[in-house]
Amino acid sequence: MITPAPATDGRGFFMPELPEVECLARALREEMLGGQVTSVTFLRKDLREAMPMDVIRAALVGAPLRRVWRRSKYLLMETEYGTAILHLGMSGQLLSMDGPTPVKTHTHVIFGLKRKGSSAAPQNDDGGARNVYLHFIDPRRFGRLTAVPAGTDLSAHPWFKDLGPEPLDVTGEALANHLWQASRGRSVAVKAFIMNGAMVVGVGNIYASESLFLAGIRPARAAGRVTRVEYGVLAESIQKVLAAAIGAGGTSFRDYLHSDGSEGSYALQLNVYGRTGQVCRKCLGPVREMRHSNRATFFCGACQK
DNA sequence: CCCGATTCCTGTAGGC
DNA sequence: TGCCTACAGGAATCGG
Repeated sequence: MITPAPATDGRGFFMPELPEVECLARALREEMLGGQVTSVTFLRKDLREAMPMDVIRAALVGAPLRRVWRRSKYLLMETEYGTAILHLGMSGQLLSMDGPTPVKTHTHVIFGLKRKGSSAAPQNDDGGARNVYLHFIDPRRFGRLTAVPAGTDLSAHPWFKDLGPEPLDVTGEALANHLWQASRGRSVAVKAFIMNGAMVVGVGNIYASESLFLAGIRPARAAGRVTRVEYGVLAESIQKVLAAAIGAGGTSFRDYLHSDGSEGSYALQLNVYGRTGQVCRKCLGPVREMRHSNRATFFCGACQK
C-alpha cells in the first residue's frame, strides 16, 4: 500500500504546498468567516517584495470576512472592500494566537480579528477570548502578501493570469488531455513540466517526484515523449497524491495550528522523496537521486520507465 | 518561444 | 567546540 504523506523537507520542516494551503483555507473558513479584521500590523515592509500596506488594510479592515479560499498555493481572504492574497512561500506559517504580540522570530504581519459574535462577549474574564490574532511568520521570506480592491478581476492579476488548472477541480481525463496536448513537442523534463504552474498548479518539488513514482514515469523523460496513456496515469497519480496529502496534511495542520507547527510532520511515508539509497517500497531496489534544474529529484530506476 | 541556470532568504546539517 | 559551506523551496528573471 502506497500512502502519500504531508510535505516536509526531510528534516521535519513544514513546507506549505497545495494540500497544506487547502487545509489552512478550510480551518480559517471554519474559524474566521463572518468575523471582522480590526487591524493589520506590519513588522516589516517587504517579504519577497514590498507589501502594499495601505491597499491590504483597505481591503480587509472594517468589514466581515465573507470568503476564504485557495487558488494554487495562494490563500485569499475577501471582504466587501477587497481581497488579500497571501503566499506562504517555503517557510511561511499563519498561526492563530491569542495575543497581538509576536511570540516567534520572523513574525512579519499580524492580523487582528474580532470573531463573529464577539460584540456579545462579556467584558471580563474571557472577554477577549473571541479576539484572535493571525501571525504571519516566514523565516526565509519567500512568502508574498498583497491585496486588490473589490471588483478586481483576479484572473487577470499578475500572480494568477498564467496559472494552469487546479488539479483537483478537473477530472483525471481532462487533466490528462490538457497535459498531453500542452506537452506536444516539448523537450523539457516531465518533472519540470508538471511543476510549471502554467501547466498545472500545486505540484511542488516533493509531490512531483511522488506523482511520477506512482505513475511509473522517469522524471527526466522529455514531456513530449510521454504518451497519452501515461498522462492518464500521471494525472490520476497527481490527484491521488494531492488528495491523500490533504487528508494527512489536515491532521498535520491541526497540530500545526494549535501547537508549534512541526508536530506530526516527522513521521513521513514518502515513497521516494528524500529516500536516496533506501529501498523502493514497490520493488525493494535502491531509490536514486539526481539533480535537475538545481532541484533534487528522486526516483526508482526499476519501477519508473 | 523554449529551456536551463540563477536569484531571493535563513536555519540547519555535516565536514573538518 | 566552532567555523564554513551546501542545501532546502516557488517563482521571477536572465541569457543562450
